[in-house]
Amino acid sequence: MATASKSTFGISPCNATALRKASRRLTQLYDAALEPTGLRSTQFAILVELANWSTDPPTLAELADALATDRSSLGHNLRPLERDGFIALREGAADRRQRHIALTSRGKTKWREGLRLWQVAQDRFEHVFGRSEAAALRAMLLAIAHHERLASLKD
Amino acid sequence: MATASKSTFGISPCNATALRKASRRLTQLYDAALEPTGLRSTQFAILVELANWSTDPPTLAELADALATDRSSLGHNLRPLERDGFIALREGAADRRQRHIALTSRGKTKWREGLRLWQVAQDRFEHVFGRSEAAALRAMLLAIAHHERLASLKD
DNA sequence: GCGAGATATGGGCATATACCCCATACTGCC
DNA sequence: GGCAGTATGGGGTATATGCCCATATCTCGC
Repeated sequence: MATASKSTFGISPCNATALRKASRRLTQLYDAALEPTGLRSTQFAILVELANWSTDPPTLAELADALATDRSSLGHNLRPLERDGFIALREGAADRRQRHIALTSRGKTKWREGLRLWQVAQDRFEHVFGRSEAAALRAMLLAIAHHERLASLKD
Repeated sequence: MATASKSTFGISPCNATALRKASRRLTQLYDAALEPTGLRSTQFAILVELANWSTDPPTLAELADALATDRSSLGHNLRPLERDGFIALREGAADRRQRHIALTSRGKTKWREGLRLWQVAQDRFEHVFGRSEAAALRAMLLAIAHHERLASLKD
């Protein structure tokens, strides 16, 4: 914010609004860093999750769970990645309803390319915000993301 | 998270990914609370900002700045609100390029209706996460949202 | 008052996000 | 083995988000 304002800055008590604002802003920073790869933050996050997956390629539901996103949303987000050959969807052997999502070698290359650029944005953020503060913030955010009682108003 | 997982939960060091995950999750909670109004979190946030605006109705650029969002995004987001008669866009008197965004009386009513429902989600979150912790988190998030050096990688 | 440059918004495009409903496929009970 | 219930993913729809470019308008120097 450069200019004084007539808005409710710093007054707005809504936690979701604050989260969304910060999310938009930081997404822009990381997107800008990743720009040379042609990937967006969301897409890179998917490649990272797949690259770090410790066992068999996950199903759509497993990956959606890990990314704290909706199955349908993930399904849509996978489309451009599949189109560009970074991932491949394979039918499940045991359960033919399932699709297992695997990184292709092209996808692995893209992931490594992204890592270096991602680090630039990460460094910038942690330089401005503080390294340990960032770690504390991440811990809070991930707790929110995976907290049962924040998933819905029921119970 | 109900089930044990093979994912990188809690390991992923990306600040943007953590923010985006938490943002998605909390947006779902607030969206669910606002569901009876037919408004989404984003839309309600716009009505709130307009209702709290202290002076003349803001221009598109001013409002986008306050919401830490892109002018184009805001422009698109205003469309459904205008269609449903909650806001009105008026041409600027001094500068005819500008559009001033004002709450209609219908919009004010909707805003009041939303406030009660919003409080339910807000209470749920602060009950789970802690009231003072939430305040501290909001302060951090708003600092991120409005920090100059997180807006881009330049300088 | 005119023209060069700056600024405000709109339109088009692509992705992101989530809801709904549906067809398919699995699972467990009997 | 068959049926009832459940889980998985796909398709459609609507909004959210941001980029780039076009158009209209303003400002300022002259």
